[in-house]
Amino acid sequence: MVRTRFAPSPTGFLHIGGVRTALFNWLFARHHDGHFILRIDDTDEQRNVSETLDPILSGLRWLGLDWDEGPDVGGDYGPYFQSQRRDEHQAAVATLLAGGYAYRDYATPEELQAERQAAQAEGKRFIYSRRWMAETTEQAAGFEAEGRTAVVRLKMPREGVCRFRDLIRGEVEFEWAQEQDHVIQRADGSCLYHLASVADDAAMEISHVIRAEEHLSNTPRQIFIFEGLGHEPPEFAHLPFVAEPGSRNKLSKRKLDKYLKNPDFAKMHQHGVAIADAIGLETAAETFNPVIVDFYEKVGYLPDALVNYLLLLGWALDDRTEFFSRQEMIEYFTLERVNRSPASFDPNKLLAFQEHYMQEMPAEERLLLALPFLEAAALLPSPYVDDASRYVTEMLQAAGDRIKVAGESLDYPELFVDDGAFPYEAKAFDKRLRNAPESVALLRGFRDLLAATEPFEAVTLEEAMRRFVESEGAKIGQIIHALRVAVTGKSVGFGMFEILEILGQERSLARIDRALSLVETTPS
RNA sequence: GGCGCGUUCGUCUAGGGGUCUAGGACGCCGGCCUCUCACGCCGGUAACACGGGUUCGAAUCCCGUACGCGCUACCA
Repeated sequence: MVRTRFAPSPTGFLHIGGVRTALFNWLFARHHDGHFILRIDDTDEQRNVSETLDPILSGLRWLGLDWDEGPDVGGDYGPYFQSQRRDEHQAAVATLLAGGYAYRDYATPEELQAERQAAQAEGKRFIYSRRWMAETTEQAAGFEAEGRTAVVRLKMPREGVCRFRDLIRGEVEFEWAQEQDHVIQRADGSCLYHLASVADDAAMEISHVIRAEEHLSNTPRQIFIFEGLGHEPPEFAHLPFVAEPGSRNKLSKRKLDKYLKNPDFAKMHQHGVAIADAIGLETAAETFNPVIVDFYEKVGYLPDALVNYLLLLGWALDDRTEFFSRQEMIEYFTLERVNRSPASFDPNKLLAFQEHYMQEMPAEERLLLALPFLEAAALLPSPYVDDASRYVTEMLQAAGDRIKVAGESLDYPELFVDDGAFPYEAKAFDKRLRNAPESVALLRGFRDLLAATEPFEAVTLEEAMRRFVESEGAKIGQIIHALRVAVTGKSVGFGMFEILEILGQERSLARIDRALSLVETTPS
């Protein structure tokens, strides 16, 4: 049975590169009807684990990457928190020691440092002399009598090569002699990452280790540990990095400042900040950052868009297929088609997927996405609105494809506030009204026509205007822009007649009157 | 420094000796549509890192160079 795992450290956020790794693990497991396991690598005495774990769990859930074993759901191979597996790690160390795959080392840091420097001075690569290695209890007792304490090191082979087949990279070969005698247990008895990770992978019967490329060079020592534990190593697949926008550097959450110099990234961040500000969310780089998954949820991106985008970051089915349902990606995903070179994160392309999935979304679901934003921004309810859902539904319909991210529902506050409360764009007001007497005159005439138009619906309204314009011998452009500014305060927006219908007769007239009187009272 | 991995349009990629005058997508540019803005549609721009081989023939195989990244911790 295929068993894959995603093993994040509880850091308080889910990194976009981590999501891609999780996604590929999830897809591979689902494709093979196997299990996707979530293991929390909370080494050391980490505090507030639940606090730092929560964003990771909720992020994965939001994306729909469900796990078969792990926190909350349990499983037969638990516990799924590394911190609760210390005894197993200790047992693994004992096994390695007993099998001659590891030894106790009594060197002091200073002695080690001296050896290192000596090697360096000679221009040679440092390889520990094993001078303070203790393989028998007698030797150990002798060192301890000198007051020394031990760490446990791997007793790595010093000749031959470690060959393995990486499912993505093919045959890979490392000389054993290049490997250090890595420490696997500290002097205080705690275990290090490689030991814990391998011991857990072995105990959990992980069949395929799919992880980022940074671990490729670590694989020989891990294979060595697997062997020492008497466990067949799993298959390995090393994914290329998710790189910074426009570079080959690994994407990191700590470099937001740098990424903000990338115009596309900056635009995406800025856009998110505007939405967050409108609903009073914090926008500190630590928590609000396009490198962290929460960002997308908070701003109103669709999980399907993010997942589809991430799928194609390092994987492709063929030369043209771009959109995949979950079912399709599960069906078609194979490691053989994963790329070997880093893929840089492109905010624009993500947005393109977002647009696509947003367009596909049924109206009822769009409503459900928009409502929380409008509520959070206190745009709902307004005194004029007795049926908020219906009103927002009409608004969304009029918006069409203009709202690409759910948070952009907040871009049209003028439709939600009192008729006297929205501002006029100064430039637009001057151009279309204050300095356009012909337009104002037309608007006056049309206002009275509007007052008499029944029913007050987009189609009828458009007809009315066309007739009006014709009878006046004018062109539609001479009045419609003035009308838009008068009614919304803006020079751009939805179709004019849809806006009028949404607002209704009374409010439309009130707004026109407000604009007209403003022209009169404050002439240019 | 040593070892490993990588290098096709600005970006994501297709390509696994001839069908490649290198295909698709995003972006960008131009046009159409149009009450504005979006959407949509049409068209255009743009790449095999470099140098040697192998071969009748190389983006595809081999070697070297350059560049990038990773590992080389009592970090993960």
